[in-house]
Amino acid sequence: MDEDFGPLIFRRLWCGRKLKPEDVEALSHLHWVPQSIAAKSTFNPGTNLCILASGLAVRQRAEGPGVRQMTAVVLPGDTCSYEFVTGSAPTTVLRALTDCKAMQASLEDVVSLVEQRPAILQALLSHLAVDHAVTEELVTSISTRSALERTAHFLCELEFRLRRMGLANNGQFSLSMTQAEIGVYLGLSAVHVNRTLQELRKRGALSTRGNRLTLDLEQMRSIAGFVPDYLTEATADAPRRFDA
Amino acid sequence: MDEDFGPLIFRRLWCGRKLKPEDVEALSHLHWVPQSIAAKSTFNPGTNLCILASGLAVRQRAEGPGVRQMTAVVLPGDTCSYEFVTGSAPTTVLRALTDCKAMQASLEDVVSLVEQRPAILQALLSHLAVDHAVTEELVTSISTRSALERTAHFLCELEFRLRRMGLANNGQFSLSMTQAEIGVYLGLSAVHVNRTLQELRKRGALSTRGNRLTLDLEQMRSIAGFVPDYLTEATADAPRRFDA
DNA sequence: CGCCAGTTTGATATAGGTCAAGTGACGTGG
DNA sequence: CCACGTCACTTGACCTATATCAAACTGGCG
Repeated sequence: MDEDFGPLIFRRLWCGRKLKPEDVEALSHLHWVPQSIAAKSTFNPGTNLCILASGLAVRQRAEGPGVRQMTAVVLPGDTCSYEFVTGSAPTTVLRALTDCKAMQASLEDVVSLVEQRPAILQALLSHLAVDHAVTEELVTSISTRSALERTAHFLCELEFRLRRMGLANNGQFSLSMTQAEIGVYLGLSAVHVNRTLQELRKRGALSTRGNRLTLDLEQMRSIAGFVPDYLTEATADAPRRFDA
Repeated sequence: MDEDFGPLIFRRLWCGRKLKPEDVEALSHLHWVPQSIAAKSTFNPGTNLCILASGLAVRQRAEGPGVRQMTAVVLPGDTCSYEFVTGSAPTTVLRALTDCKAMQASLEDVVSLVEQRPAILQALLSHLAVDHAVTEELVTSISTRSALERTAHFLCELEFRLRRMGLANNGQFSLSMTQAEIGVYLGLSAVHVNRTLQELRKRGALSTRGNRLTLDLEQMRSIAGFVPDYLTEATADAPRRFDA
């Protein structure tokens, strides 16, 4: 499995259509340092480029203990932090929800690679834009959608992002978040998340077995009003694809 | 006033402490194209670097008409869009709430300037990080704070950002947003914004005369639980300042 | 076996939404 | 200069989505 990390973690970068095979090849020759992160622990890649290889992590406020707001869910293939771009110390911290693996490359290595292959920088930067768009979508979700819509939207987004990484099929994927954690992310109480999920099940949009979720994509998307534009990397020359 | 634009609009970049006087000097010699934007109209700087010089704008979802969610308030000195960094077509659009002036510089000009003066790029990128942090703060505000706290927090943030630009003094500044617009931004109904502002006035944390607001900063911050860390550009070598 | 974390259920409370009507300021055209 | 329309703000009455509290249930694990 370890040798698969190379190709796998670049899939997210790759699927933006900005990279040529040679770019991916070059990326995979970087000096990547694997890192294991224990469930529930926090980590901070600093100015390294850090890509999540497996597991599930969230970004949350750095403040003291207690229930903190989560501002993003980090999935395999996602860039954990953009401090390597912005140089600013983040006000948020990463927390692994499950045991995670991440791959890190030092800022210097990335810089020299990027100087040779600017497409890689472009791909990373457009990830940054997508990540920002996801946060903005969360704002609209929390402030305008009902609990049912919000939860459905969350599941649609996860499915979309996981499928892009080959981690979801036919609306099926596994999700290691407790209902309480989902609640923190969506600004709902754990109890209400529970009832909302029940409602989605009752309507046949969702079925669960343990971690394993199956969505009725059609129905779920119509409940959520899900339009995945914001998750894709449109540019002037390569307009957003609406086929997803 | 026009000739002040040069120095003035760079104040935001300048106050991050990343730029030397020569950098600001160099910035001001860029070929800036001024632009006037009529109130209520939308605009899109594309890949130009676009800095708001005066007025008030918001970032909002690009979708059809009707009440759309706002995801950010853009103040003078702020960078309107980071498309020039990310290259991605944004899913959001800028809308002027009042008549605005903005200064634009073309991507090519910026690139060549930045090659000579990397500190400028760093300053721009750390703005990007701050803007993202502001959005994240909005998420936590909407999902965890009460209407009163949220509104107070919003006002504290505005005061902080305006003061940094020399546009607020002693908690006084003017704000050309209707209560309905504030409501859209904060995820509250216009009616509730109204009652919330009344409550703030009743407590003596706020007084208003037309557009002109005066905050009792001490009280307002304590209501809001306002900690401005997220608005400043901390780095490893220049840690966040807590004096604000 | 018993504990613990997670989920489920029921009962109750409340923050904030919605609707409707009224006020006040300001601008425009007659 | 006044009548009118518009837009923002205000107020009151009512309603509902969601929070909160409390307790029971479940399943895995030491």
